[in-house]
Amino acid sequence: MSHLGYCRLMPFDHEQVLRSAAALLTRKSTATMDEVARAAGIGRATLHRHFAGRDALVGALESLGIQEFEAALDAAGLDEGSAEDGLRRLITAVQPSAGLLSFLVTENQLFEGDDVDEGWSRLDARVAAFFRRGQERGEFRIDLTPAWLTEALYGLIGSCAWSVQAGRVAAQDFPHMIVELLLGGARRSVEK
Amino acid sequence: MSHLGYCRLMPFDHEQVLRSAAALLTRKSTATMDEVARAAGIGRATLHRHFAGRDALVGALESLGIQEFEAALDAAGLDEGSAEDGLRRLITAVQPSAGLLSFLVTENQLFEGDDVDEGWSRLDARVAAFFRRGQERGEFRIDLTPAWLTEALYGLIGSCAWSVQAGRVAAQDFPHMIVELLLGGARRSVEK
DNA sequence: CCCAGATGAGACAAGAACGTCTCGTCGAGA
DNA sequence: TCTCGACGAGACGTTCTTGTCTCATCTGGG
Repeated sequence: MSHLGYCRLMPFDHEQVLRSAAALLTRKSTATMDEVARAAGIGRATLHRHFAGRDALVGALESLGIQEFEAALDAAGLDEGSAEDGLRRLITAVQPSAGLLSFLVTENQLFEGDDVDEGWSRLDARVAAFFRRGQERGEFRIDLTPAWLTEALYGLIGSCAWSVQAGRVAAQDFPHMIVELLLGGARRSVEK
Repeated sequence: MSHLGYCRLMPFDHEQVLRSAAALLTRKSTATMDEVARAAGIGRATLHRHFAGRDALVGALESLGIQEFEAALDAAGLDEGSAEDGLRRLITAVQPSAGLLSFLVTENQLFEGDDVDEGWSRLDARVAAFFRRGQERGEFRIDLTPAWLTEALYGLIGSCAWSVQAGRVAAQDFPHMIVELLLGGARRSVEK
């Protein structure tokens, strides 16, 4: 081949491996490199050929999660229309990545990353800014800080992803459950 | 000494060790037995004398968490007064255990316990039943299932505990942030 | 048909953590 | 004062994981 280092069919799907790794690590954060490899249907040696060690693997997962979350933020068009609709679009867009994100969120709670932190803080800022704009526009209450709403969003995404995986919530209800709880709360429309 | 196996001053505070272990494992779930011992201010040998291995340690944490959560459920008096007040009392009562509980919740997502599962499913049932009663009394909306509200509660407790620890939320606001978000949601009182 | 590149399987050593053990020390009670 | 019990420190062997290596196999391209 002349250009593009690799152009074979697909003996190794870089992203597919990361997908299955995320799916496994979400459930078992202490999974072995061998388990990750088996879950991806490849050999442990091959896994090491593409990711130099466990750190590199979680680093790649980190990058993938950041990229996907950022793409979801872009695709949601948070500034178009009402904040409520924007949030709804965001959650719908983020649903495919929910498992990966919940893994990364719990992982980062300790992992004092270096440049990774930079990526997350930027995304955190975008989400917090969205909630702040919603407050300024009078759509969101002001007694709940943007930072807390951001963390709560992450927590609910993780909880709902887990509930879906456990069969306690239907996958199609994912956006509804999160948006309705996060925006409307559990209290029944207190008359009016 | 005549009765009560041990009645020394307190060269070893069983519960205090579990406390510090929970605090450490909440932040670093892969912490070493040695790290756990050091964090508790005891030697690794002593730790092994009281907890036969890591499994026994997390088992004890599991029991402690179940016990504390159950005590919080009892103390909250969920059936007295409005469901909203009951939830408020529950969250206030559970705040001291929030760190431990969030650790156990994420831990149990894989740990297919044996008798441990029994304890958690019983507590889950109590919480879900509380939300169901709230629905039947017309206080909670019915489009959010009790199972989801239960999981969401756990998620918000974990998120808020983490936010407090990270300094993004004041500890005194813990109950308010959770209750207001869980019950009222972020949407501003949609006029009336 | 032959060759290059990538894979899977397995062997190998290094390191980490675990669980157990012994030993010296210290404090409380007899 | 003496003794018993528990602790801290540390050594030791075992197990598990990791990272690297080699080798046989397979596939696609020349």
